[in-house]
Amino acid sequence: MNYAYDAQEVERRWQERWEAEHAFWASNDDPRPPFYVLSMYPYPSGPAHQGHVRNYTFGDLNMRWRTMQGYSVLSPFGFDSFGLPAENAAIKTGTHPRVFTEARIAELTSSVRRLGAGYDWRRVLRSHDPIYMRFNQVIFLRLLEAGLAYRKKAPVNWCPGCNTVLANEQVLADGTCERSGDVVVKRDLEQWFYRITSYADELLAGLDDLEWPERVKTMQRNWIGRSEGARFTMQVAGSEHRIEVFTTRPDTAFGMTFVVLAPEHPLVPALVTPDRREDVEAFIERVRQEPEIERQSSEGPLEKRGIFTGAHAINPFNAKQVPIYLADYVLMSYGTGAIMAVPAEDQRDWEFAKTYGLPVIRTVEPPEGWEGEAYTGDGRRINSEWLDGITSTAEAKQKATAWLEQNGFGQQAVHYRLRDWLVSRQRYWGCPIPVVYCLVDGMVPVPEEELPVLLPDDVEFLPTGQSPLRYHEGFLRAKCPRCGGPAERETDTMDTFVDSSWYFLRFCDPWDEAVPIDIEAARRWMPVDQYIGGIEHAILHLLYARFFTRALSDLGLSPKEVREPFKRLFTQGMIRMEGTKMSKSKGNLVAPEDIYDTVGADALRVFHLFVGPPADDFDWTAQTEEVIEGCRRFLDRVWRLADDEAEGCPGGERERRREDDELARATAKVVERVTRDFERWSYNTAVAALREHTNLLYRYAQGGARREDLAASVDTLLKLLAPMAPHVAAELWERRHGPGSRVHAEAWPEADPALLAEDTAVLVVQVNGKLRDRVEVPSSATEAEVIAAALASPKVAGQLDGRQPRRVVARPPTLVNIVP
RNA sequence: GGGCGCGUGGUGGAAUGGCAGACACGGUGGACUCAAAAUCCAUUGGCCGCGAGGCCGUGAGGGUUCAAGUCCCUCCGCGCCCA
Repeated sequence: MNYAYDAQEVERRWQERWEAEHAFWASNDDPRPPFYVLSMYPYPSGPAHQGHVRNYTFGDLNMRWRTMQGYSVLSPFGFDSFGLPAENAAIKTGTHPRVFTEARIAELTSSVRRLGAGYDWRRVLRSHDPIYMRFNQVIFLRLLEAGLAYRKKAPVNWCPGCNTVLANEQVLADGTCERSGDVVVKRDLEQWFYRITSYADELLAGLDDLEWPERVKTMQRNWIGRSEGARFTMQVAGSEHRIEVFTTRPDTAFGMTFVVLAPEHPLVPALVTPDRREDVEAFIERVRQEPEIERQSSEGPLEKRGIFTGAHAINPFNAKQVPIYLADYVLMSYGTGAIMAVPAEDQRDWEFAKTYGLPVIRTVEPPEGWEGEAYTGDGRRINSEWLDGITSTAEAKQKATAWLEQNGFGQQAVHYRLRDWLVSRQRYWGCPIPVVYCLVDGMVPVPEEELPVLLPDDVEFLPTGQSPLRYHEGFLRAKCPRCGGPAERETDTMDTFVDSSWYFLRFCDPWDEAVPIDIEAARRWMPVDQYIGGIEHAILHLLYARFFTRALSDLGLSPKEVREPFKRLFTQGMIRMEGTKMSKSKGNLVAPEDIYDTVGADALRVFHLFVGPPADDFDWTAQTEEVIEGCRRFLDRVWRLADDEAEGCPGGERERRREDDELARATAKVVERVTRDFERWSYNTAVAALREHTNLLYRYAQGGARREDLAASVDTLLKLLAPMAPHVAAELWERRHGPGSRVHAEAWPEADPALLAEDTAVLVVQVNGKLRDRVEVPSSATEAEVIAAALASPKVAGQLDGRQPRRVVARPPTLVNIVP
């Protein structure tokens, strides 16, 4: 290929220049208004992949565009550098995770730099840096003090492949580990938790004010899963025991025909009758073996999923006795581990009742002709004594709850699906949890002045299923900070989602050695004005980061008024290849490096911007390479236009004429289009507008435009291009305006409204909704004038064929529709 | 099973309820060239027509409207999230 410019030379030169000029250093006391743009910091897995390129292209566009708009922009970069792959590599190859990780960071840094994305590299941050670990541990201690971190024995998801505990979210729907694909099993372990549930209500309410995609907000709302209902107790017949249940439908309690407990419910051994004991125990044993995913699944024969205990409970509403069953799909970790079953108004209870021959009592009258099974809609109450006749579910609920309260059986209650965040990981390559266990004093936090608790380097990585920290005497043996006696150090490390929950706060002043977050700096930059990342983080990372932001604010570690981390969020689409996600593990990468070496980084950037709506997934196919070539061709055309054609413009120096205004109008229009498209994240149409304008400028250049006018329009084109293809724009600008001139230091162009207003408009004339003619009319044409113009069209006359219009709809000055 | 989203030329895609297919990729024809590459010009939804032009067309069917890719209902297909 013959290209118009040497991309490798130009790009390298400008990258060096920006570096030398500190072009992207953000000062914490810059007088311009602040703007914080951030791409989600990456896990360093080696050179960048196309997903990174897409992400950083969007981020860099925003950074450069906002800078040209007059903001002081903070655009930092960091690495989510703790995590499993490094440790797995260590087990495999013997390379220390730090050495392995830092090599990957170097590779990723290099390919990010070659993209030409501008960052304040002074602020670079890595989760495994001792200072970051220290503050992670400080935050842990403060959370512990505040009761927001705690320890409890809990059944956890254990992945035999990864030899570690997984968060619920890391377990896929089929019960396998999202990373290794192994089947996840249950184990009971003492685990550290962060009390995110304390913030459930706030996290839910806070969503309303965020400029986030509705889809992500909906996912978070569902994840938090707030439901309102009532909690009440039921006496076990012939015993002192009471069962507590939570229900969202206390109004249907008269229809309760049985009760279901989780098999691991603590009361089960006490209430099961002797004749049922053997069967029940066998059932419980069987359920214990089942993975939780299967228990929650709606599949499988119901006959095998439940069992009668022989005991009965007394329904407080009508004092009737109902049988108590166990079922595998009722989980102890959910609500109270016990439910009242109302088959008439709950489909799952209906199916259970049918399978076990239990009665169904309707308490809500279904609509006439109802042929379904359970009916969950509104309707008149029946068979419900003092609720009979009420038609509103809300009213009935309220009345039933009030009755429970008055009679001392229970009260109104809110239940969340959200669980506390399990942060313990039985892994080496993570931030140690800074506590020790003393025989005398029990669990004792490591004093702040002794932090950080660092990871020992001289460890052996063996596929044992235990963290290497457990075998490291030097790490394990500690002195109790309270009594000075011997103590054992905690060997669990923190979930890496902890690291990513506050890094954006640290970026505001990463130099601060006294506190994790510099309050003044955070006050200046936070919240992040534009956060950009993948949809795969819609729930976990974004929810944890929101929780941390609130908790840190409440603890006084970050500004009081900073309650949300990310004001605006953009979730980019995934790059797929033949339908699957492009990733290293799938081996279907197209390395950016190879593209930098051929068409260059600018062409690749323009490609990512142009190829489709940024939010949509993109399927990388055999044709994609040609599209990238096309983007390079576009930059070549801009190059020739700006570098040669303007000089040899045939129109030359003649006097300005009326028709020269057209070029100015077209330029104003493209400024308006690109700016609007940037604002609405429509980069593909912004590129299209620039390509269209470039084609137009070629015609003007050949058609005798004045050199001065053409030059002004080319300058504007370069400014609009500067956030998209920064190297080419910078180079051409400097060639045109002399050494030291910088397109990125120019103000973002603004369209003169006077130029946007057209004198004439094209009137579309429809007959019966179909296009029949186009007529030029003055922009100021009135309704009567456009109708007259339309009726004057010979094509319309032909269509009407002598008929009188029955109706004429006019939208001056662009459209008239004539209905014959 | 529930929730959300999406179905537009050969391909990626464009279109505040008002000209469907902008901008590209690919194709076809041409100019330049000894030839090629690069570049430039023309053409490119389907059908009918020599042409002017006409008819059809945004997954399928129905509806609202002067006007529907866009709004509403049903169905089919695909994707994501939750079960």
